[in-house]
Amino acid sequence: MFRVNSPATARSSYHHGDLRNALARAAAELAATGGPDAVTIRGAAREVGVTPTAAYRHFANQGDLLEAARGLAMDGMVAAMADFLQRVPADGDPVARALARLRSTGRGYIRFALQEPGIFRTCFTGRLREPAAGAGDGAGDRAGAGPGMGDPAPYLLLGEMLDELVAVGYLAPEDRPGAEAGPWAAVHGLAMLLVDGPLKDMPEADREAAIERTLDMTSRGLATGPASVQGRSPEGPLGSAG
Amino acid sequence: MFRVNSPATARSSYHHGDLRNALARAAAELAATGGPDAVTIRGAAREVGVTPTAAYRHFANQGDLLEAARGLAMDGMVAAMADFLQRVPADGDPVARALARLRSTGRGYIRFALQEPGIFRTCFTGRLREPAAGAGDGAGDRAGAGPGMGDPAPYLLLGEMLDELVAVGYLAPEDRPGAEAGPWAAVHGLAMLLVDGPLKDMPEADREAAIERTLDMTSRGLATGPASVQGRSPEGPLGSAG
DNA sequence: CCGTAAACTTTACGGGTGTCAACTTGGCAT
DNA sequence: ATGCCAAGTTGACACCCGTAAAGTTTACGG
Repeated sequence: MFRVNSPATARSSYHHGDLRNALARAAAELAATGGPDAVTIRGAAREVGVTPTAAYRHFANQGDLLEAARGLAMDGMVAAMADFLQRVPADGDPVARALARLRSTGRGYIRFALQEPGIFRTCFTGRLREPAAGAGDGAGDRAGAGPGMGDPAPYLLLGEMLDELVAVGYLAPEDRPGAEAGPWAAVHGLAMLLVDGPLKDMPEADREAAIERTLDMTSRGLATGPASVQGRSPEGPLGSAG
Repeated sequence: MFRVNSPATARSSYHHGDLRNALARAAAELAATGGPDAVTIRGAAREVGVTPTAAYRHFANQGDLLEAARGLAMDGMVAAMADFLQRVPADGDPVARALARLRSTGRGYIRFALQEPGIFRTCFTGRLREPAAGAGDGAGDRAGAGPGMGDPAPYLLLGEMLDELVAVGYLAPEDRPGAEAGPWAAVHGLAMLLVDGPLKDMPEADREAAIERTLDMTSRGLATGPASVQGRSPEGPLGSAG
């Protein structure tokens, strides 16, 4: 993953023809390897096999390149999460199913963070320099920087899950607004602690337990509707599939 | 806070007398301003008013200096949290009190993160280089790097709160082991999202709501004991004091 | 066929970093 | 008083970065 097939390096003609995308992909690869700090103009140009200054035909500055990399990173993350989500079986009690989908979304989030820590950090750790001050100046065309950057897409996915929980009566409608914060925080925090933080070297068994435990807490803590009978079994672990 | 009184700069004699600590404090200040990436040998030396190479009399390498800064950062964080925790009134229902203390711990955590983002990130975002390979070589004495680094102290504080929740019957004893993960993740995640992530520019009102919401979820999600009657009011907001 | 303009290169400036080797300073014990 | 040695210094090497100015290549439209 994030080893783009078109090698990004090597080029036949003097005019590359697709330098912007090539650089953006290279930047994403750098991010995958070394996190956002590894995304540099020189580095990306080096990987593509082009001169550093060539990048300035397509990006206003390093921050602009980083933004492009972040876009690709975000795309990759939502793809991975969506793929993971699709494995939840569609049968059984609607409440259980909605809960399972919520949990699976969270699992996908954390799982992606562990598999692609650099990408994950690039997505969510944003000390972004200001965007070149005079944007739209002529240099640095910023068309198609990748969808879903303004509102991080995982957030939207979470929103859908919560809507489902309202639909099946697990979450009271009046509790729906602003309900994203808690689950997102829990899942994001665990991912951070495991990827970059004090829990980095946690043994795998403990790690899986911590994940399930956190998801348990989230499901239970969310319950406010009539369908949220206490003691409802937290549904099968789905085998931490994927 | 983290503006150490002894200015760290300026020095009378050729021999500084306390260079190690001075450098460590300077490093912590750099971390407060610019996060862990801002902790550099040259930077710290510059602030103390000393030559970069002088630092090598006291630190094996940059990673070693960072570790020292992290120690101080952690100390500052636990101090702030402890101070914040002390404001919880000691009266009323034991369960409510234990819950209030748990929430206040979480609030302190997030509040500190927002007030000292650089320090916070330095505490918990650890891409630490390996510690100089040949440790204990003679150069770089590492005595008194500050307590509570191995096991991050906020984690221990959280543990105490959970113990209290068991004591008052809100949390079942058999659920106590491993119960730290969820609450820590939730609080840590929200802090990260607010400090460094997509929620950075959230208006204050929404931010406070998100915090309370997340703490609600945590308390509710934790409840497994007989004393955890549903619908127990989440106790007064404590005025988000401090 | 050819000129224009976009895409890319060369060259270079100015700044940052970690870290090593060798020298100097000066406090402190003899 | 003196000399040792730890604690500082100077100076330098080797790398990294962003990016600006000016020159070269090449695609493409007239």
